[in-house]
Amino acid sequence: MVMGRPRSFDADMALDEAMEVFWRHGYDGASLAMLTKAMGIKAPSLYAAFGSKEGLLKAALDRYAQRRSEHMRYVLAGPSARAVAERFLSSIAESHTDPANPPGCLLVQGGLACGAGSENIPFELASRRAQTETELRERFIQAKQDGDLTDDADPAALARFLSTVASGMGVLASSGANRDALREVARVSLSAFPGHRERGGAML
Amino acid sequence: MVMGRPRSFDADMALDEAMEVFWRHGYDGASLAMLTKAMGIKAPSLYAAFGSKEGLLKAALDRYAQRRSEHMRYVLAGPSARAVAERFLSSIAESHTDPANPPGCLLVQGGLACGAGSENIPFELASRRAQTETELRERFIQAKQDGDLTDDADPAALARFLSTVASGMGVLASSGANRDALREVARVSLSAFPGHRERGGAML
DNA sequence: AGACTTATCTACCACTCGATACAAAAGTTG
DNA sequence: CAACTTTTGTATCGAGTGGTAGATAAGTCT
Repeated sequence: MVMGRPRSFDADMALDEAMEVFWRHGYDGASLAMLTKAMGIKAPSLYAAFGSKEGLLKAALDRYAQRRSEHMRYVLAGPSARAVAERFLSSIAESHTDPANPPGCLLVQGGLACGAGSENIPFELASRRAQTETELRERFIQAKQDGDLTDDADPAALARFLSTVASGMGVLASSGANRDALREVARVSLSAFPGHRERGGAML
Repeated sequence: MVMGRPRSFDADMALDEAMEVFWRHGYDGASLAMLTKAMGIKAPSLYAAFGSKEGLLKAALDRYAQRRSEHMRYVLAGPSARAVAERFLSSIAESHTDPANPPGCLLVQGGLACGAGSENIPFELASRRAQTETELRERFIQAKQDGDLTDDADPAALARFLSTVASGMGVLASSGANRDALREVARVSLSAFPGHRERGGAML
């Protein structure tokens, strides 16, 4: 079998550049001109490798998920439900303000609402966000079986709460909020989580 | 002084239609064709009335803020800081899943990231989101002076937390989450707020 | 009525969008 | 080297983008 002309660019490196463009400008806001320039390739190479603009986004999302999976493994390996929540929000505060990336979260910045012809992009992103929530929920269900969470705790509600706060932190970070602001949100959020030490003082 | 031909459309009604388009498709995703069709006017009328696509968005945002201001007045009139927080998150859960509007929040859906030529849109939206946070913060500062919040409470942190949860709920709603899901997030979030009745059971 | 002012409509502008046809180039294999 | 396969660059496609020029219509004021 003959091999043909070899690809002259590294697909993963190109995906990293594409990811950044989608992250910073959203799906609709990321033009082919921006993408090809950032990736250092011409349009036909892009289409040969990824099929379409949407295919490129999906490939970038896969790579994004892959990058995050190790962090998420660490998060879920926390010794208790509360530790998992702490690790989760803390890692979100760091990653969403990592100067190596655009601020916020690709799964939020990428496009909550899109124009004609891109209607399925928001679904794609939502489904990937839901995956994190599912991982947290299953971890909390496990925690409940382990007796680590009380019987009246609601794993699904807690997971959804954390996932929602994470999305909110993405919005906050994209507005230019600094790392300390996100850490503070994480701290306050954690006091909604079972197992925290109640702060002193009578209130209300 | 002569008056000239009167406008044949109601600017506020047209703005409501434009608002919905921006809400559902975002700034970049909302094309002039969509907007003029929804508003029932032709492009020159739109430009005569609002100056540009960006001017139209700003007018729609003004109207959005105006609509919300009455709700916000009710929220801020809560008898205690905690009541304010309850009213705030509760009203967010309802409004973000109001079937009369697109799901989520215009200030989030409108565009966290935009393409070339729309770079200031995200700033515009962020500044309007920040306004709500400021209103909450000032209300909580007042609550602290009234002795309604303890000395160790941090009004800025609480306001930012609530604002962040609200943004997260916007993302959640835009993913298709129903009203009960948002109410649940509101309920969990409130347990992070000073003055709640701690749930029973030892944890961790 | 007639002058004046403003809005509306049709048609169109230059430009960008995502995507592709085609030929030249760069490899591998026999 | 020659046959073959795939990638690359140039040049371009039709459709859609935000925005506008110019003529006409619809009012108000004298």
